[in-house]
Amino acid sequence: MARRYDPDRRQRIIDAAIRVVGAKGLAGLSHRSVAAEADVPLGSTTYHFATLDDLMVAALRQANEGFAAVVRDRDALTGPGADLAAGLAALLGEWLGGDRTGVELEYELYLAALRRPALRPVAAEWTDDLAALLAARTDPVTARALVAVLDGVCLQVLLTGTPYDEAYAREILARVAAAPGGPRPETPSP
Amino acid sequence: MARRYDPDRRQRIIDAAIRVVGAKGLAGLSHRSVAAEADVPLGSTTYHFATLDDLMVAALRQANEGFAAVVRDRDALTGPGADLAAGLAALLGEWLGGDRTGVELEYELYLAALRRPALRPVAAEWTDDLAALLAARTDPVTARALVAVLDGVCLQVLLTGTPYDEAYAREILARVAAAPGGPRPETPSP
DNA sequence: ATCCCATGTGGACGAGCGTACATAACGAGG
DNA sequence: CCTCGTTATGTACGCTCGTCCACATGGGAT
Repeated sequence: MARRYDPDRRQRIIDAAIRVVGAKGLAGLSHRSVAAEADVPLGSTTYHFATLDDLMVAALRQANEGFAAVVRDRDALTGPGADLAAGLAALLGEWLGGDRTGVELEYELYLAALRRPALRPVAAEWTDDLAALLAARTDPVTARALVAVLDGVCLQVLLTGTPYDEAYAREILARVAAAPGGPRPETPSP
Repeated sequence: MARRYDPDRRQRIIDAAIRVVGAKGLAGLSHRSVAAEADVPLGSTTYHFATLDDLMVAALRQANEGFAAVVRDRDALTGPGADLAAGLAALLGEWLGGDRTGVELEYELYLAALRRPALRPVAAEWTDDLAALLAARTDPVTARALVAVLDGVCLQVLLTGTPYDEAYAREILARVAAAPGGPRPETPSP
């Protein structure tokens, strides 16, 4: 019952929205710009997404999917005996290394949650999912802390234009990963 | 030669811009909205600030001043023998505790640097200044790391709507403040 | 075969925007 | 006192925006 004239019209609009944000920034996102990018009439975007917030929610959720998949596929992180701090620092380096359009895009949508309550649940999903992934390698508190540090380091690189220093990131992550009384001996195995 | 009709016209416009961003968000900032808030004609805002970026730079710089002053005045942080992690966590709690309009305002301007290169030097000033302040209590690397963690923790609270957990923040900050080989014994006392 | 309604379309409306520009007000230097 | 250039003002233009609505279309239910 879902498929009518254009079964993936909705999806095409989301993809177009992501491209628009990547190219022109969140400020350049409008029903019209998305409609033009997706090559659909204006009314089509307003039909599928009554408000721009709805569209942003869908776009942010899809963008999150992408990064989560990348993290999941890195068995350097999930594999046993892996150096978590080094793995995360390397991942961040890869992410920030090449074309930053994707990074800026995801962060712009993510940061938009500051003023748009509709995006906050999605932003929370993002941090929770990543923390859950990392919690498999440490305790939940440390996992959440690592996510916060990743955010902080990434933000400083993106906002100030400072080049990414992987050794520095690894150092901080290592400090956080180590519990105050020394390295945590056991992972909650069963 | 600087003072003509209205000596602090420029300042009034900046103040109005900050109020506008606080009330309506960065998206609501326009030459007209600022002119209305400052009770000056439209042409006056375009005269003093040719572009909105110019106005944002001035507003962000002024907003930064405010927080830097707060940090400077906390001798709980700068005083000798103070618990840096606890002090920072408490400061963050105060900042996030009451009316968040000011916090959201500063962060919104700060985060806008992601897509507006004109703001990046000002954002860099902000992190550098805070890091320099903290560097007086530890080494420069740790200071920068603490700033990153503050950013990360603050961001998660603001973006996800999670209530601020001071004990949690203190715990992470303490881990970062402690050098990996154990607590740093000496403060660089001249 | 027929009807119904979710889906899709296109245009029009009013509001708000940045910008530009001609003009006025005023302090300083002659 | 008079002139000159900086500072300040008001208005108008062209544009994009979100929203709304009347209408077309065709697949699923009957």
